[in-house]
Amino acid sequence: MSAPPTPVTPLTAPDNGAEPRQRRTRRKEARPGELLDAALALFVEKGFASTRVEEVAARAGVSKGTLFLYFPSKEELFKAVVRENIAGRFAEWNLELQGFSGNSAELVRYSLHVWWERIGMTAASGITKLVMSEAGMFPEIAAFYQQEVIAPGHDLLRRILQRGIDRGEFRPMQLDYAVYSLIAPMIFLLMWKHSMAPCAPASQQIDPIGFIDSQVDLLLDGMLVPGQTP
Amino acid sequence: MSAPPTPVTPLTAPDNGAEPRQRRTRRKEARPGELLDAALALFVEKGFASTRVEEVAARAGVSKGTLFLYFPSKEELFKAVVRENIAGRFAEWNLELQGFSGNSAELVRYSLHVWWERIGMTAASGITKLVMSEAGMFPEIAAFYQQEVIAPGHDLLRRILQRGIDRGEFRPMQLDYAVYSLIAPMIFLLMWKHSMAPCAPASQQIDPIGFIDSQVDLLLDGMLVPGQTP
Amino acid sequence: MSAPPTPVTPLTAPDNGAEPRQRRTRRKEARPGELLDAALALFVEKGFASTRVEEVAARAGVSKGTLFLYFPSKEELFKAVVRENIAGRFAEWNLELQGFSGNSAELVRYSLHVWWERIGMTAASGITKLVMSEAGMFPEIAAFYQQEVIAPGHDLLRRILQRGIDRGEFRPMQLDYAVYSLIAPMIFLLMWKHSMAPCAPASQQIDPIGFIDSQVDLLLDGMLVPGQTP
Amino acid sequence: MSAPPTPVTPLTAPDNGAEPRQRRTRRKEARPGELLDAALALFVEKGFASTRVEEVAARAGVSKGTLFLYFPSKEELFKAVVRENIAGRFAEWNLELQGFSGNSAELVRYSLHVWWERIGMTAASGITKLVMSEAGMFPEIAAFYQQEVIAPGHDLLRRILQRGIDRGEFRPMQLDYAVYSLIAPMIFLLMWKHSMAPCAPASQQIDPIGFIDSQVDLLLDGMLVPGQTP
DNA sequence: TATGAATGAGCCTTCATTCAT
DNA sequence: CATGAATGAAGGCTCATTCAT
Repeated sequence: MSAPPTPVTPLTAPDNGAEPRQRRTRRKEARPGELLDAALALFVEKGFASTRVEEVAARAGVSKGTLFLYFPSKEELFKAVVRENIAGRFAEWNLELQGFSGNSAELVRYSLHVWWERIGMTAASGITKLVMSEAGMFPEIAAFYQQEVIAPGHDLLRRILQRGIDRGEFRPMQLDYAVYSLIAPMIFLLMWKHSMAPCAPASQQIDPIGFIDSQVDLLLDGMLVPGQTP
Repeated sequence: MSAPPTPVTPLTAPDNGAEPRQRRTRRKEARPGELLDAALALFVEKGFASTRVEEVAARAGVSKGTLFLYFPSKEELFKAVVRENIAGRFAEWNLELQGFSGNSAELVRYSLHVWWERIGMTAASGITKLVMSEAGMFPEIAAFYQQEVIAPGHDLLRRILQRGIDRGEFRPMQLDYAVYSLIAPMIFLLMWKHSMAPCAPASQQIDPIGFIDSQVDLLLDGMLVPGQTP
Repeated sequence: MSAPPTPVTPLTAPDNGAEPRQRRTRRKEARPGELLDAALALFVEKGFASTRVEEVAARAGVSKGTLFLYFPSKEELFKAVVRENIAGRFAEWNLELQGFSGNSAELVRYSLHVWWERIGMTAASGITKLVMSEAGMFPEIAAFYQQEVIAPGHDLLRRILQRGIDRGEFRPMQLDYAVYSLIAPMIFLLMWKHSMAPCAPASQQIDPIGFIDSQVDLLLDGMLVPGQTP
Repeated sequence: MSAPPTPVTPLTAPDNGAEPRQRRTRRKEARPGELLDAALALFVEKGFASTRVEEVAARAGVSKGTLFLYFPSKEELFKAVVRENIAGRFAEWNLELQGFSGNSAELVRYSLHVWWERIGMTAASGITKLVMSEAGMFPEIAAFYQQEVIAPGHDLLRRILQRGIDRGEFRPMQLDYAVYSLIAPMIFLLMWKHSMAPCAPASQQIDPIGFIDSQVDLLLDGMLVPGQTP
């Protein structure tokens, strides 16, 4: 089960008591990252248009002008946020999952768990919400995301399902649709987390792991009583 | 349940004394609806903040000032758009589905098909995308939507699944999660349609009915080869 | 001597007690002109860059936003100011001067007097100062001005001198240079008026008509004592 | 008369204890001059307001901060540019022209030629264009320039014309106006060079020496056919 | 002395909202 | 009712100026 790697993007800068020495120099290198983190959080929360650059700067602890030292415009800041968060992690995951020795049902479940831990739970999840919400205003960004994130993710899942079929564990199936059946709940969780969850009463909160497991169970075994014909 | 009337509209009795001005009269009554349609389309496409009221007015064929005759502010326009599009259709659907005579597997499939035909493929689908995208800026609206749309929909689906269990067709299951397994692909389709789809290459378009059927098949029957133990 | 035409551009809007009725409508048509006048005055006085659009608007008696109803940007306002003040008056002057019946010496003097009365004395004189001062920032504007104003003026003066030569009144001369000898004092007067004059002590003010006459006298008669050989 | 020293420059005694750092030392002393040159060029080209201090610094090969080591503000830089370029050369020219042994017609021509060579064709010409363009924003500077440059120049020319009258070479004339008749073409040439010339087609360029000679010829000899009465 | 990161006041421009016609 | 001219608060962005290194 490979040691759970540290969350890749420590989006909330730890601010862990590093003595406030050499203010200028030390910060210099951290600035762009801090600004991108702040921007991601605010863009996700309020959308691109209603986020003021001054807010982003304030949250990153700098003045408005400083932001423009690092990003030539609000729009470029947005693009940088997306670019920065496009994890090229699929290659790594590919390897990790290729080395997986369990059966394919376990692999499917594991994959979704891993996704949740490394993306869904973290601030990185916001980027997808952001891109989907703003796709209308930034079509190139959406296309870029589709190409760099969605497509590779799709391929990764497809390979996993194919493995199950090849090993005689899964029935033959329409792979494309089946892949979307795995993607859909993740997208749903993520949109939910960033939109309805904060507004929903406690009774209607969703436990992500519980839902993922339930979803996997259902997809693997089905709902029907065995022997029933649909 | 039924859509609360747009409050601002002074629904004056038809000015039917003046026959030749019928055109104007008819338009007068249609105005709010035309404005709401225009607003929905634009809000979905560009988001609340970056849609200008002037555009909405122009698309509805009236002047900017006229819009404010019907809606006291842009924010109220937004709320009216959401309210107007909150299909109070669940009561009706409840009846329709209660009268369903087929087996529960068919009922599940039928429900999702109906949803797609009446919501997903229509302009109404935009409303959910809109609410999810703007939830950060309009938490009350999101909560309202959650209460008026999501919860009733959830209940409806839950009742359908319960029917299957009651009739011995479905295994016992964690109903809440299972309901979300039905909702998730619909939300996914809808977000996809309004964000990535316009930017994705033809090869990656999703056929909604195909996907829904595939999803239903998988949920009902499972992926595993019968006899396999996960 | 043709009746002295009214100054062509009444740059200081008369504001002559027209009763303040129909504020909106009446002003609507006057607005662009009032804004252009205000802009001309301020641009001349302070330069393009250090004139704030808000000042222009205030001087024209409207709010900042209103200015942008008529001109899409400060730069377009500038261009409009130049365009508006490019009197296509040379054709008219051509006719007027063609009908001139006196001798060519009188014609030269008359021409410069006319120029002073219709351009030099009026706010229109500012436009040349403006264009020359801002030529570095607006090369296209300068080129445009050169083409539409300087060149036609040059031609007009050249024709006047040619007339003198043709009638045996003037010696043959290098026409181009001679024309510039007539243009130079006008440009000088105009730059002086808009730059040094307001700062110079009374003792160093220049009387334009006196200077023009003196200049014409000198150019026509020469400075040398008759019979002297230089 | 002599240029007031740039006040800010801390003209420290040459650091000649450290030979190997001669380079830096030499530059250090050259700094203010380089900055003033850069500033002159840019102010002339783009005007005071739209020249950025960073550009000036960059053109002088130093950082923005360094500029403020030598000049406390952009405005002081501007004043220093003017002060630095106020040729205190009139005393010297006075002597030179006082010793002139030719006739007064030659002296007039020679004076204008000298002015062109030492001012008109050099970068120093820009200063007058600059002062005239920015007079509206810097009236004290304009007054200062008027006092320190224009007036002495005026006096010098007046003395030259007086010499001609005294020696019986020139007719009596209105000296003030006549002086302006000599100044005007120079100002014209200078404004032309810095504004229209870069934008005018080759066919409309002015040859300065040709124009000066022509102007002098015309002024001296007059335009009229001898014997004609205007 | 020199640097360049940081600041924040200031300006152009947009756009929801008002209101006279 | 409808219009569209007018408003002014707000926000993106610039740039002179400061200051720690």
